[in-house]
Amino acid sequence: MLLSINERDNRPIYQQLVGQIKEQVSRSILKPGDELPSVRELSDSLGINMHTVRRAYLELRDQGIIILRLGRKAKISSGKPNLGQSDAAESIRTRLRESVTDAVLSGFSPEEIKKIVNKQLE
Amino acid sequence: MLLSINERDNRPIYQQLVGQIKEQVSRSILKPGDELPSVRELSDSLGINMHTVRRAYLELRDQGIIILRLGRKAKISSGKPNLGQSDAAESIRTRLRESVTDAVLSGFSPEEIKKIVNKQLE
Amino acid sequence: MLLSINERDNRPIYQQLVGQIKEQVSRSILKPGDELPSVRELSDSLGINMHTVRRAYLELRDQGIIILRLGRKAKISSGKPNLGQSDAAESIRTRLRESVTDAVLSGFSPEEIKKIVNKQLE
Amino acid sequence: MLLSINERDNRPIYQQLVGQIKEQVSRSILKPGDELPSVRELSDSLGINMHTVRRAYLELRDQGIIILRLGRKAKISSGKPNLGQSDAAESIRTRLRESVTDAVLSGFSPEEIKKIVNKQLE
DNA sequence: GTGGTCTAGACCACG
DNA sequence: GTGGTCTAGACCACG
Repeated sequence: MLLSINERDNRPIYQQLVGQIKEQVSRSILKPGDELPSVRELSDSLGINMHTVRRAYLELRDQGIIILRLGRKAKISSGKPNLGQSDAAESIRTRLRESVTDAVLSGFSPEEIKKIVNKQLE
Repeated sequence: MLLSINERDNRPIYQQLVGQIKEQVSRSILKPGDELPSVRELSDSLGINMHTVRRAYLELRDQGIIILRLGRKAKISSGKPNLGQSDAAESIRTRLRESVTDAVLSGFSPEEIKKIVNKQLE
Repeated sequence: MLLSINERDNRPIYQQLVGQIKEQVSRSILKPGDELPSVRELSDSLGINMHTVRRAYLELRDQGIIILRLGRKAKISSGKPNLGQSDAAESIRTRLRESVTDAVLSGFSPEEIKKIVNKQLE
Repeated sequence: MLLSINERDNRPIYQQLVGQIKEQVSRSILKPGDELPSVRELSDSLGINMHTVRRAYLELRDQGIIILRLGRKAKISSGKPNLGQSDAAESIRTRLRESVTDAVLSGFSPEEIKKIVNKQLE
């Protein structure tokens, strides 16, 4: 279970954790049924507050990525994640388009961008 | 000049504006030298706070997308955008990777994702 | 905006708030676009902590009942609520069935139960 | 004796067991005098902690649904259930109302809801 | 003014 | 042991 906090990343800590865990699920590094570290274990090892980890876990639960149950460790859900709001698909398209735009405007070549995307899709 | 606010998008309003304007620049709908609406015009037409539009314009200026000069309308810069912080390239990679991950976890097929990306790169 | 905390209710405070607000939305006492009290206003008036109110609001946001946006008051969403997890419909049926069962086992007559349900459906 | 645990149901496991057993009693699938599986049998077959089953049985005993005697299997009580706390009737009304509200907000039609309720009352 | 994040710490409930 | 709830208080970000 490799998780870390990037001080330079502008995003809140809990969102970084959410992003990293989702990525590991997406890459099948984490599989359905796998347990996540306990809230206290993870907060201790990352040097952050328990509640910050919990916030990330709650977010993942709401997105249908993990199952939280009192007294048990969090584990990866076997079902499909929630699409959330009815127009979530549109939000995801927008975010994808805008992150491509940002890459273009920052000087990434179309080839580099496609390479990053394709590698992520493997 | 087509800008809109999506109530369902969780991002702050100013970020939505930044994203939309960058997209229009990237697609050459807005070209160097083109003028943007005044802060007041835009805030009135969208029914949002003037501060919010101002905030978006400042952000675009910092990214080297537009030129702001006192008493003049904002206009699209002809130079190339700033990469900003030294680690911006890595941030952009991360965002791109995570937006692909989100799409995957939401059930988008690799083909759909590539299609969206390629269309954006045209 | 009539909200209260019932000391005898076993459920956590934030869930009571969620339940009450959902009920008011369902009865159209709260309509799409209506604003909820600010987190601080509500926590002060109920004599509870800010974070407890916030927890309720987050829950309502995740259920698609309200829109939260930084710097603005929470407001009732105009869209349809989230069904959440794919089998949420089954969960809701289960809860409904079990609450009827509880009423039966507690001595409520079928007529009383139907009356409560019908009144709620008006 | 058909009992199961729904991973997606957020409620604690012991509450799910209590709910299912009460439902079977209410539908006369379980009749006064019928024996429940031993704590160990049930915990083994469901793959859960013995404490959890024990907890469910204690709850059922407190509600007057089953009789527990040392060294004997739990059996369904022939008496009528306890209302428990003096405000239990109001709690039950609240739960019933709120589960109807949840169904409404999740898009169930009044007809569907009445159908579920009536079927449960048969 | 209002929401968002984070820390710290207490105490409870479930398994 | 582990998650769940609540309080208290600080500081930041958006509008």
